[in-house]
Amino acid sequence: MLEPLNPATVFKCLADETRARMTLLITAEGELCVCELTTALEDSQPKISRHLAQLRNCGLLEDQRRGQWVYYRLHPQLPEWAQQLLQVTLQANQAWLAANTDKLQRMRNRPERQSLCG
Amino acid sequence: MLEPLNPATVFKCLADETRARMTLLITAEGELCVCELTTALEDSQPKISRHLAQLRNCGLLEDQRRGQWVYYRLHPQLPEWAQQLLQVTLQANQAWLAANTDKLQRMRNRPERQSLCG
DNA sequence: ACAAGATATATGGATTTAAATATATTCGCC
DNA sequence: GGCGAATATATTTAAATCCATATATCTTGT
Repeated sequence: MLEPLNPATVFKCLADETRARMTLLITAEGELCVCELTTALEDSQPKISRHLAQLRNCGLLEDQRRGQWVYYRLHPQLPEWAQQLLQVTLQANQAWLAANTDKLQRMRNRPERQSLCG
Repeated sequence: MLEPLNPATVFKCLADETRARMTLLITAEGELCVCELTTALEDSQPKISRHLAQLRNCGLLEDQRRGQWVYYRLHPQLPEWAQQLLQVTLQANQAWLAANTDKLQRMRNRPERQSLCG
């Protein structure tokens, strides 16, 4: 986390369509791995990975490797207001995300995972 | 309003320190004129004006000339979620804005105005 | 009423700086 | 070796900034 997490920093992190979609998808789903995001956004792996690195460096996301896959979720220390901001934006913009959610649902060979209830 | 007001567009508008501070100050104060923003942010008039034009073109702000002054406020048709987003951000980041609020309060020859109660 | 000057705001054009993208390559785990 | 993910480098594209200038309104003097 290079800069402190002030409003301008947070907005900058989200000020790109790829990053905005990924972050909202992750907010909706709890966590997603790189290959899932690549599918959901129909974008190249290096591009997705680069934007994820940016979100991680800002402190918005945290990553966790499990076997061959790397999973991303909202950073547990993300300030309350930033979480609310994402929730509010997500709830009001499901239609905007619909195409991505669909592709995610239809994705085949999606890595399995335990539910996050623990 | 060039593009529709989707999340990425809104975040892009706010993804600059000058624009983020101005928009939050306006959210807090109801409306502010260019000279007040210039004072509060201690920035050059052309720079402030440029960023205001951007916020106006995105549909975040509306302007209104009253005599020699041009006042900016949140656009009345700003979607509910965007208003909430600004409120949440403002409430949690008063400290970040404190220097600007102070300069605004200490500003001399500040244009008078009727209260917005009507 | 009209010209001249002052104040407030907007814009044009040139320049600098930063961000996004593509391709190729590398790293890490099975 | 094969798959998923990250990074390096070069290139393109876009955004921010600066300085000068233009427009609009108000004021003052005649």
